[in-house]
Amino acid sequence: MGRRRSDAITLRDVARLAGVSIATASKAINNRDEVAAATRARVLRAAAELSFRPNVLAQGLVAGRTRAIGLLTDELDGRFAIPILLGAENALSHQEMSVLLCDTRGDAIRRNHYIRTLLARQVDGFIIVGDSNDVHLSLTADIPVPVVYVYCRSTNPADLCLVSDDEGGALLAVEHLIALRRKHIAHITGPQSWRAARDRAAATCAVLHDHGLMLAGGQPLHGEWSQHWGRHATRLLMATTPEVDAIFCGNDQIASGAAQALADLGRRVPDDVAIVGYDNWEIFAADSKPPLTTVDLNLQQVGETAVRHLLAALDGTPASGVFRQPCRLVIRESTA
Amino acid sequence: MGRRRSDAITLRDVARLAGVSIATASKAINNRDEVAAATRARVLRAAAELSFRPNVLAQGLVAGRTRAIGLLTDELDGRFAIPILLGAENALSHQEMSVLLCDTRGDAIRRNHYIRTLLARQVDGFIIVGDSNDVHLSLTADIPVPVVYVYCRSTNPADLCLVSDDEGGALLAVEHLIALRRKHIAHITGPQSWRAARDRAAATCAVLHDHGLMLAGGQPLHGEWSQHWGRHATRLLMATTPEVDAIFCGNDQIASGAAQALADLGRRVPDDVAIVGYDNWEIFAADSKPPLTTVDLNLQQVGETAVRHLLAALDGTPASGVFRQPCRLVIRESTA
DNA sequence: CTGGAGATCGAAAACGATTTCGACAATGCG
DNA sequence: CGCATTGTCGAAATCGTTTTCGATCTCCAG
Repeated sequence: MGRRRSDAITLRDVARLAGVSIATASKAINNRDEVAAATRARVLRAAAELSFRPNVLAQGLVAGRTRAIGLLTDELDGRFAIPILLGAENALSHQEMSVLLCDTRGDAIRRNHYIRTLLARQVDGFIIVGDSNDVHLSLTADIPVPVVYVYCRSTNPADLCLVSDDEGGALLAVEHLIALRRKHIAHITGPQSWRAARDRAAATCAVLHDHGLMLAGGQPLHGEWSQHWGRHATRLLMATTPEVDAIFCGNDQIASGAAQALADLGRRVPDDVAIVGYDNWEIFAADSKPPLTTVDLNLQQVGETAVRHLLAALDGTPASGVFRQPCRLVIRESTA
Repeated sequence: MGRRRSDAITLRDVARLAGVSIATASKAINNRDEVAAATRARVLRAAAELSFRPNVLAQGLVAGRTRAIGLLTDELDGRFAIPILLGAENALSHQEMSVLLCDTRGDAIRRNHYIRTLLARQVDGFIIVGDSNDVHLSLTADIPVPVVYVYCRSTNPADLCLVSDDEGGALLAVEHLIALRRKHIAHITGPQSWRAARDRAAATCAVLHDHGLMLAGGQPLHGEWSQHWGRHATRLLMATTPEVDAIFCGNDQIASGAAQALADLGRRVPDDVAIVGYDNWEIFAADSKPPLTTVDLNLQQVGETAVRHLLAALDGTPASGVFRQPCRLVIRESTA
């Protein structure tokens, strides 16, 4: 089991083994000058031999050591969290700051556990990544460091939330298809229980209406976020509404499935039917056949923005409210 | 910038604001008994008001607080690291222990930075995830806590490394195909520069040879780890060696591409050509058309094993050497 | 009213570190 | 040789926190 109190190796032990005072040992280990090279070597050797590990102590505050932020994510497969992590790290590359990612599995108990753990380990702020779906109960009151919510809304309007501009993304996709003179645009997307799916579907209908068009098939096709649903829905769609000449899909997996189904049906992409995906999950979208035009969420920028807000809050100028991260259309062969 | 020394809020301030002694404040905040409910509430309110954050101190060692391990990964997209993380967390779910994931981008400087950061934050051990490709320079000497290497070998044979049993995985796949009476088995895989690709290719040839068979096409087809390469290689293969009745692919993306190309060529899967993938990347393999039989790396078990070794080392019984994690064949429709 | 028993709290010691400052020796320089 | 400078080191002060232990208060049975 855990080391008992007596096992803990303290600076005193190191100093004794090296034959120096505690003060000198401290200086040697912390790379301060005022200590001869030979002495330093002796101390370091003793520390290594004893597997000495400093007991943190004031380090965090007194000596202004390396700082860190915690990134808590509900999302299991890392598809969204990882790019956000990369963006956050990029934004911190000039600072001497680290990002620690923890997986909460959408479990409040686990999340609180990690928050305690990370606070005890002196993180200077949190980025909390939701599933873009339901609202997060505000944790800010319980956390003595700045918090930024990403891909979720907080129950407290004074919190800072960064969300994706779903309406804007749908607008980009649909207007792109309209610019290609497509008249019969369908929408296949994820479960209606997802807010993102609902918002994009509503925006899609609204944009079409603004251009005097109707959604092909009459209404959005809600299903799973999977290739399988993409294939299935596309077959249904083409059977009932064969005049469809474009499909806007709720994510790249659905889009990939749609492309496969169209190939099976002998429809050419993009000549007969154009396809637009969503998320720009590179490994999927760029490697599909044909490569997919898709809406990029700018996740790295989201990570960078979150960090910038966190740093601003640490400097005493916190922001609040809901910020929408604009999306970006990546054009590939599926509409080219 | 960072809070200056004078800004730091100490327990003394909290105690003063709450009108109690430092000792009582400490007890209240640490949920010890010996303190009346009303007093505790007053202290907590004061602490919240001042955004008090304890200065760690002895906490980590003295009071046996929550412990943590660091998981450092080179791998960008989280496909391997995340399941390992989940497995590690599962193994720790009974302990009060946390897993902190950091992204090193295969960069030694960044890795060292994170090691320092995490050591200063009192992690009790490290899991270092490589890219399964080249050897890792041993870090164990510089780290005063146990280290387990996963998916890489260390330069120091005394280190503990957990690697995937690539030969065993290839054996599972090929023998499965042979049991289905396939006689013309081809192998499409990733770049020859990847050790995993080379090892599996060699094992594939060896197993075929043991059964008196030859690799269809004469030699393994090395290319990228992409659907695109899977499609391209399959077209080449079927053009030059039309008698192929099974393809063992180096990962699920290649396998998915192969399935697409076979569909385009009018070959039925699995009736005409069976396909086996590798990695069991669920979102890809299970959602492909048809769903892919594939080799599962048991990544969660790897994570659990790594944690168990770490806990054993913390208890004073470290292991060393190279352990091979056996793989598992997941049978789906592409060979059913 | 008396005398415990138990709850509550604070003074002071302990703890594991860092930092200040004075002691001391070696060195340089005239 | 005398004297100042410089480099090294340790005793002691300091820091923020936890823990021990004795003092005080409340409550209630006798």
